Amino acid sequence: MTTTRSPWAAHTARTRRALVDAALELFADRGYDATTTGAIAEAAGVSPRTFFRYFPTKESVLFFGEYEFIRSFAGVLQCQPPTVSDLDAMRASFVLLAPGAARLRKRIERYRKAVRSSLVLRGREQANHDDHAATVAAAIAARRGLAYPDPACELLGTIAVVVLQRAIDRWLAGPARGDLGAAIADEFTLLADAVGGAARLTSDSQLS
Amino acid sequence: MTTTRSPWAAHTARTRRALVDAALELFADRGYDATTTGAIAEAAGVSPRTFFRYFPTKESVLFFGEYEFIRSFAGVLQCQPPTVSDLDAMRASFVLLAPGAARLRKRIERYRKAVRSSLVLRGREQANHDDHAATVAAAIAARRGLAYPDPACELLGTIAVVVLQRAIDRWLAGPARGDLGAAIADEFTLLADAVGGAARLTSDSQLS
DNA sequence: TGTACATCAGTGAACGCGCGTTCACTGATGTAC
DNA sequence: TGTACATCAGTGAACGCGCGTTCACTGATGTAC
Repeated sequence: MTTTRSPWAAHTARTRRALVDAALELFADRGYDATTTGAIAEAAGVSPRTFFRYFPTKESVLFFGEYEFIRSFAGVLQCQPPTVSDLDAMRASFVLLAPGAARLRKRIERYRKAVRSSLVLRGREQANHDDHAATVAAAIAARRGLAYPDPACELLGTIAVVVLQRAIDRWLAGPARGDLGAAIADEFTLLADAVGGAARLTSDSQLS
Repeated sequence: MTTTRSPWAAHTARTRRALVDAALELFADRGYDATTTGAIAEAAGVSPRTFFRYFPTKESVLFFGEYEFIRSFAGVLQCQPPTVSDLDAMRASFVLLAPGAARLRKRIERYRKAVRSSLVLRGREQANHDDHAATVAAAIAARRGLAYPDPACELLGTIAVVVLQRAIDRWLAGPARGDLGAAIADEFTLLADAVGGAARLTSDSQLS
């Protein structure tokens, strides 16, 4: 996966990985706030000082290497046939990527447990979700042939992120061998029924 | 509004208000992290020590007295006629409460500016939004005659909160005399069109 | 093959900073009689 | 009306704690020749 460039890089990568793993485990176990950077360093087998050689802040150690999923999603979304509705295109794209993400289940579980344990992390994740929503909105705008995302695209982006999060949470709450793709598909169906089913009849009744 | 019970209570209330006002202004102005509790105390005309007599943490000063809006909403939602769809009932309820909230525009603006300035505050607000979504979900469940909210109710609750936030943000971004109720109604229409319009045709195409 | 030098990961010690706590106190505003 | 006492807001000083920074160093792993 990672090609070792210089002789030093291998050692550096190993140390960084040790710190990330130790942090993830401790955060999920004791909670973020109750875990000191010194404890992470100790668990990774380095001195307290070394932690800050690798990460500028305590928080940044957790968000190392997230983001690929949503970027992949934006790419896959472009490949969906234009005849399919935006909502179904999103569902199909997420479902397509689900197996890859599902292999990281243990990691994702710890990550979300860590995030839940601290307000700072929830805030950071919220900021990330805003980025993700913007990425999805841009992808939908491209699908529709728009230069910039309009409010409708932005709303769809935001909703996609919310629905995905719900699906992941329900998947994690289920059995260890549960199907992430099915959970995502279910959640999109729920959305279409809850909003689409009821709204169609009376959509314009309020604006006279 | 607040009936003065004991002679001490009046003074206490005045000091607390001074702290809250000072905090809100400083947070919105310089940002949360760049504002020390000492600076808040100074701006409120008390000693640094006194701040912690009133608020257990720096963060808690900002979230003093929020929540009424969503609780009122849950109440109003119950009064909507059962013939109206859930989505329209939510829209009508929000629109009904909008004028009251609109009068607090300046305050809401500073509050949101403060929240945006800090990860801790975003995290706290996120936690609050989860509570709000649960409140709305419970109200919808009651409307539907369910003892407990099912996943569909929960999803609607989450989406209601997201849509409301978007409406508020767009309202704040608009002119000073803009109509909050109209912004909310618009956002709900956008939702119905974006999700309802497209999804209806192909809702079951993915689950074979 | 062997020596001289460069690079880079890791370390130690000390410090600044702001939140939040603890302990002991002052002084003003109220009540009892 | 006047004195003795109780209550409560506010204060001062000192401290613990953990994040993150700064400065100067060690020692291992590599390269030049």
